[in-house]
Formats: sequence, structure tokens, C-alpha cells
Amino acid sequence: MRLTRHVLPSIRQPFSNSRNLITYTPHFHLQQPLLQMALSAFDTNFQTYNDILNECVNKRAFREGQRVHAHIIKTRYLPSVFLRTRLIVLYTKCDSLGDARHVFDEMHERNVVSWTAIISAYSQRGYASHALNLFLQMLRSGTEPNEFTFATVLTSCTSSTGFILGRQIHSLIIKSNYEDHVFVGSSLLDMYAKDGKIHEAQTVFECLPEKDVVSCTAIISGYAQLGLDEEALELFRRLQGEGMQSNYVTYTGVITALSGLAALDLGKQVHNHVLRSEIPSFVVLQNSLIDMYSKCGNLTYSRRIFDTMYERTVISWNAMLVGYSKHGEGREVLNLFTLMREGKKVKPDSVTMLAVLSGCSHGGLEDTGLNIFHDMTSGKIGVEPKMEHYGCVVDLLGRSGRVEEAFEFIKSMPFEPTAAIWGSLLGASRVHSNVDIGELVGQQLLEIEPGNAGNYVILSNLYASAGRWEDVRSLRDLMLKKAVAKEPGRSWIEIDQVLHNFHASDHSHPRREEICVKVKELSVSFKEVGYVPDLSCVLHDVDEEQKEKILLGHSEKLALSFGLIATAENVPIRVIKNLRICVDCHNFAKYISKVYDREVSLRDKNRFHRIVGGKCSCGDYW
DNA sequence: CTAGGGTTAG
Repeated sequence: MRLTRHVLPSIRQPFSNSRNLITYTPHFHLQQPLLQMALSAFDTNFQTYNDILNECVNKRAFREGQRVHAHIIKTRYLPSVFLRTRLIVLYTKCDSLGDARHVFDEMHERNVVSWTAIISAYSQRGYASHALNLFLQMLRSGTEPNEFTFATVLTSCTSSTGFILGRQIHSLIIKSNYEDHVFVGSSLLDMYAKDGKIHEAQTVFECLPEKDVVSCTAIISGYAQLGLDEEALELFRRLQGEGMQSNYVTYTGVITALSGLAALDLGKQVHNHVLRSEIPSFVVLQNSLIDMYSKCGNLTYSRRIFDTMYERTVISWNAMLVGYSKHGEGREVLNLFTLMREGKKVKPDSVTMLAVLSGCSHGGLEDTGLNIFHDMTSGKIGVEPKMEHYGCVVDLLGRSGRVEEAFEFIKSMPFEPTAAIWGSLLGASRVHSNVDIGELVGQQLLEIEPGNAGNYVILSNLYASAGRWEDVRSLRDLMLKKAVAKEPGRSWIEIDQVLHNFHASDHSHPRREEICVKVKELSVSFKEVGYVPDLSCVLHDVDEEQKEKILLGHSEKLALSFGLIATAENVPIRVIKNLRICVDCHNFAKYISKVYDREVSLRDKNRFHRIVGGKCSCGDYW
């Protein structure tokens, strides 16, 4: 019986045909290592070592495990492949990769299990390329991977070279008939999703004969991670209808999708469901909830979750800090950062510092932000500033109007400036109407990033503000010539758990007519109290009347107007835009807030704009 | 004995 148990898994049969094992004839497959294993079952030393090592593994008892290992060496006991593999697992579980590797290197022979164990050790610790190299060595050594090996090695296929190898591994999987295995399949579809190949992921998922929580979660999260939030939500609903079981990881994926959609009511519903269904409050799930509420515009709920957590990771702090930062709550960012440093339990990392610096910038605390950056460079914080942090400094200087200084700062950086850095300075030049620097930077940027439509728009706005219409025109021609594709602007609003999408050229909304009438009506009445359409936001070469028409068709105006029609008078209008909000729409929203005495919360690509009584939390800088 | 899905930033 004992023998059979050891022998069974090593027979290379597709898992789906496990019934065929009945036809198995023992003597045919009884190879050398198995014999040894069978014999060692009668070896009392083996049994003792094995029992103790298993206990050490379960208890993650590193010291005790080391003593067992030392005993094996001292007594000159020759451990089997089996026992050596236990040692690899022990050291892996105890976070001692070097020891695990040492045991592996000393092995006189290896089997698929020992290979898989060492590959798993490297992939768990994040050493993807080491894991992949070991996998290749394994193949060269003539050891055939099994379903465990495939499921493991695919998790290390995360870089661009990894993805190429991953595709090749996929064909190996097909050849060796593991395609239908649910562990292999989840790992495989996850790899495709991480490579952005969602259709391949979907195909792998659909071909799985049996789906479980993990494979379902992998495909839902795959969609969510790629920003295909609506698809993720739709799939979640469908699979739920088909009887899928969800656990906390599934909900984490769904909540990520709802964060992207800023669907507050749906998010609350899922949160309630989680609370009711006795799913343990894992940190990861709570982190995703903090982020969800903040991205839905409700920082109070985020903070409530944050405050009640019994354990916080650096991600919990970062999610909360990023929340305050995106809402322009600079003071709160600093307060929380102080709390974090005083608590000393969790160390700030580079994301923390990104949140703190951008929080100072969004919150108008430029000098504080610059001081914190100096603390970083002098080593006071313990986080080395990287390119992104330098980018924040450009933002800080630009925001406080020190455009020339920002330019000098970029030139003095220890890095080659990226397009994002130049882009930030271009934005600053536009806000402060610094045509000289803006032009210099803009032209440079158009060469680095000729396909980024946003750069043309900002530079054009800058020229327009200086009355340089000839330059505006030639810029538009250049854009046409280079066939720059602009990501279509899209805005949406959630009303009674339903998301209403608006698109500048899309007439599909059932109440479109009514909405268009409302926008025009608003425009007319706002003009009476001072609203002047900002025609420089329109790049098309048409007459002014046409330009105004185009402006009124902007998706955020449609969503805002629909919000005004379809929501109660006392609730804030919450609109989400996929790109940066345009100056004219920002102004339009201010008039809504003033004339109708309604709070407007507008989330764009970069931050929140909380507009009350005609004033915006961004201070008109974004 | 060895295995799959998850949170912040850009």
C-alpha cells in the first residue's frame, strides 16, 4: 500500500485519465529511485528523519531543521532523493534559499519532485530568471516536468523574455497532455493575462474542463488588472450565476475592478456581502477596499477601514496616502506619513514617497514637498529617490511657478529625463504661460513621443493662450500628418448601481436627446453669469460656432448634465473621466457647483477635483 | 515530497 502510494504519482498519465491507473503493472515501472524509496520505508533512520523534518517544515522550525541536517551529515547517513527534497522544502519554507540551493547542488541524483521544489523556491522568492534557468536545466537533464512543475514555472514567466518562454512552455504542456489540468491552466491563463493577451487567457480558461475558485479568480483578476473593469464585473456576475464559489481573493479582484469603475454603490454592495459572508478580513482584501473607497471618492470609509485594521502592511499605508494625495488633501498626507514614521512598524518604500511628494504637490504644499525630497537625497528617510521622485520635484517646482528652476533641475538630474518628466514641465509651462520654456520642452517632447496626442494638445493650448494661431494650426497639421491617434475621451456616472457611459461621438444613451438639450441650456444660462467657452481646447480647424458645438459635446459635460437630471438635489454629482479633464469642462463644472449649489466630484486620470461653490480642490492646477 | 489566483504607484 505504501509502495503504491509513492509509485502512483510518478506515472506519467494525464490527470484526467487517473482511472487508467488500475491497469498499471508494478514491476514494469519499478525504477531504481522508487526501489530505493521502497527500501527506505523499512529504514528506521529514514522514518525518523522524515517525521522530524516534516514537523520542522510544518512549524517552519529553521534551527531544529538545521540540527537534523547536521545529524544526517555527522552520522554519515546517506539521505535518499526523497529526504534531500524534504530538506530543500524545509529551507525554502524557512526563507533560506541559499541552504536550499546548497542541498540541491549536492544531490547525486534528482527527480522531478526535487527539480520542482528548487524551481518553486526561486519563483516564490521572486527570482524569476533563476527559476526559468533551472527549468531549462531540468529539461536538458532529461527529467520530464509534471503538472506541479508546469504550474510553478509559469508563475515565473513575467518579463518579456519570460512571456516568450511561457508560450513555448504552453506547447510543451499541450504535447505532454497537461492542458486540461486546472492548476496548470490557472497558471497559464494568468501568464497570458499578465502579458496583456486576454483573449489567449480567456481561451485557456474556457477550455478547462473543470473550473474552480482559483481559475475563476485568475481570469476575473486578469481582466481587472488590464483595466477591463466592466468585462471583469460581467464575468464575475456570469460565473456567480453558474455557481462559482468566491473567496477573499476573488473579492479582491472584483473590488479592484470596481475601483477602476468608481462604482461606489456596487462597491458598498460587494463590501456588505463580504462582511455578511464570514470571509476573514485579510489584509490584502482590506487594502483593496481602502483603495476602492478612495477611488470612489469616499475617503471617510477608506480611513474607517484603515483605522480598524489589526494588521497593516506598507500597502495599507500607501493606499491610504495615495487616497489623500489624489484628493489634494496634503495636510492629511503629511499627518499620516508622520504617524507611519512614528509607529516604526512599517518602513516607507518608494511608493510611499511617491504618494507623499505627489500629495504635497496636489495639496499645494510645494515647499514641504521639496524639503522632504531633500531629506530623501540626504538619506534621512531611508528611501533612495528614483526617477519618479525627481518627476514629483518637477511637479512641485512647476506648480509653485518656478518653471525656470524646474528646467534647470531637469538638466541637473543624474538620469536622462523621461517623456513623463518633460511632460510635467510642459504642463507647468502651460499653466504659468511660459511660452519660451514650453515651446522648447514641447518640441523636444514631440520628438521623443510623437505618438502622444496629449502633448500636442497642451502645446497647442499654450500657443493659443499666447495668441499664436499660426503655430496652433501647424501643430494640428503635424498631428494629422503623423496620424496621431487620440485615446477617445470617455466619462461615466453611476446612478442606482448602473454605470452610464458617455462618449463624445456616441449617441447610444437612451436619454441622449434630453441630455443634449440640458447641456445647451446650461451653457446659455452659465454665459449669463460669466461663463466663456474656452475655444483653445478645440484643435479642429473650424469656425468658432463649430468649436463651441464640439466643446458642448465633451463627454464630461454630458455626464455632468445627466447627473444633474438624474440625481437628487442634495447628493454630490460624481463623474469619472478616463483622460485628464479639459480646461473648459473644469470651468463648466465650477458653474454647475455654483449655480446649482451642488458639490461636484470629478475623478480624472491623475486626481480628484472636488468642486464646491465654484472652487476646485486642485486650485486650478492639474 | 513538488503546484495555480490577490492589494498601493506608473
